[in-house]
Amino acid sequence: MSEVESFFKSAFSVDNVIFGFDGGDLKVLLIQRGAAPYRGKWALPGDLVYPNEDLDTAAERVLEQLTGLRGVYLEQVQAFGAVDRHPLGRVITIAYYSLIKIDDYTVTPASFAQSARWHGFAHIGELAFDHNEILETCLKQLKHKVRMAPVGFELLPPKFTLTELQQLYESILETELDKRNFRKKILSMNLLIDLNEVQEGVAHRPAKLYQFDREKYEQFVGEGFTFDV
Amino acid sequence: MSEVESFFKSAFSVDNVIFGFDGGDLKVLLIQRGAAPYRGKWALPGDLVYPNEDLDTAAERVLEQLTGLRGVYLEQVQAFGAVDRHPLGRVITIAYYSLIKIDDYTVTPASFAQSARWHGFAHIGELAFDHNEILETCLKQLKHKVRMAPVGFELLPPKFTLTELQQLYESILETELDKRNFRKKILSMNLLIDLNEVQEGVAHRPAKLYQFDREKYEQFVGEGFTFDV
DNA sequence: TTTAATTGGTGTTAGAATAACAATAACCAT
DNA sequence: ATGGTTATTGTTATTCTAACACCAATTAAA
Repeated sequence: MSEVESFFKSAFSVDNVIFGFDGGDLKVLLIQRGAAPYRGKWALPGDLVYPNEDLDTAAERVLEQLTGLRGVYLEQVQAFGAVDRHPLGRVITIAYYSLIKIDDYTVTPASFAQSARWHGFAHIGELAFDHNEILETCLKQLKHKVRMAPVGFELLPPKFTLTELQQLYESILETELDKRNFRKKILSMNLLIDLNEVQEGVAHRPAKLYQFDREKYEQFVGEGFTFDV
Repeated sequence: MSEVESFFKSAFSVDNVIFGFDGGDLKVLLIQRGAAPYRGKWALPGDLVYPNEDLDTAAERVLEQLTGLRGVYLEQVQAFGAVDRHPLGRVITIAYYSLIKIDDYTVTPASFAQSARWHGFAHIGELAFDHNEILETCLKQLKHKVRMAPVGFELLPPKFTLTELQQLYESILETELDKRNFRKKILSMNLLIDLNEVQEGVAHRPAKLYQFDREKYEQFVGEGFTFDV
């Protein structure tokens, strides 16, 4: 084998950390591997990148095959390329994370076959490959990102209450926030549309429903505004 | 060719954005390509990753071959993997940036052969491949990083003045900073060692020299401190 | 040796942002 | 009607930020 050929004895994959929020905790969608290596182990959904496929496209494909969803928030994190990270050869992987509204997730043939399941972060054991490390890195990135840009809304249903929003932030940042200060800060950004609707069917005072105003956010960014929680 | 084989008709490279600071402006070390494709064009230093080489190791190797330097600050940014980014085949690249003390750079055989040169950001034309995009992304990342962690010191000589430090920040962040406020903030962090030395050979009042206290920084981080300019 | 030129070094204050804190309102279930 | 539960709202002390100007130390030139 020539030296040049040896460079081409390698492949690359994408792995996608799919986050969801069930109202209480941040969750990640994992699959149980049906084939070697690491058969039976939980792992991040991922796949080899097709020769004529952009990296981003491959990540979108993995996401869509598993969840049926398109056009959701997706961000590349970084590459993981230790020589021995894949037992069958030299495979580096590009890690992505995506944020989906957990109620939009429906079981697709692919996710059924791979027995996909949402996992809370408290109960994640040893994953296949270097996926624990990848997951950690992506979670760290999400924690960072959620403070710098209004990506948290990607995890909430279109209509949400301020308490739900706060719980989301508390769950991601693993911290407690002061209710009054949180509301003051969020509302002062003028990025929420008050829908003049309230919750129904709750056994207590119903909360007002809000919607994220994406248009206004784009406009504000154009004017130099920076989101900051 | 089987489908599996086609996945292995690809390669990956690293490209390294090497930053330096000459006291006035932020600079980047580029090479002039001696071979096709893009022969004669300026490009980021990079290379294919060896089959038995970690990505980080490859990035360190590229840096060392060009500059002779080891153990300098190096950080992965992200992968670039558009299908058509390399005219000769499917090659994705992992972008890194590194921060070196510009005076430590000496011309190595590799850098001589590739006519490496420092470039200011005002005068960078069209680079080879997608290197303009990579450079932009890395610069953006550096701007972000420099505010969150004391990486700026990696670009300064071991002994520096507060004015030099301020000019570094102004150059990277492309903004002007108030002298008194900047000094107050930096000094209040207690991360600078006052060397009780002053500049020599300057035609004006000589400035005091300081050194970054890395040990104390590590200690503070352990106690929950976060650097923030 | 005086003077000019140049950069280094320092403190105050008004305004803004943050953090800490508790009482009343609205709804359902009993 | 009462109790249980969550929603909603404002004030204040403290901290951080931003704006701003003069004297000091040195070399170069007159």
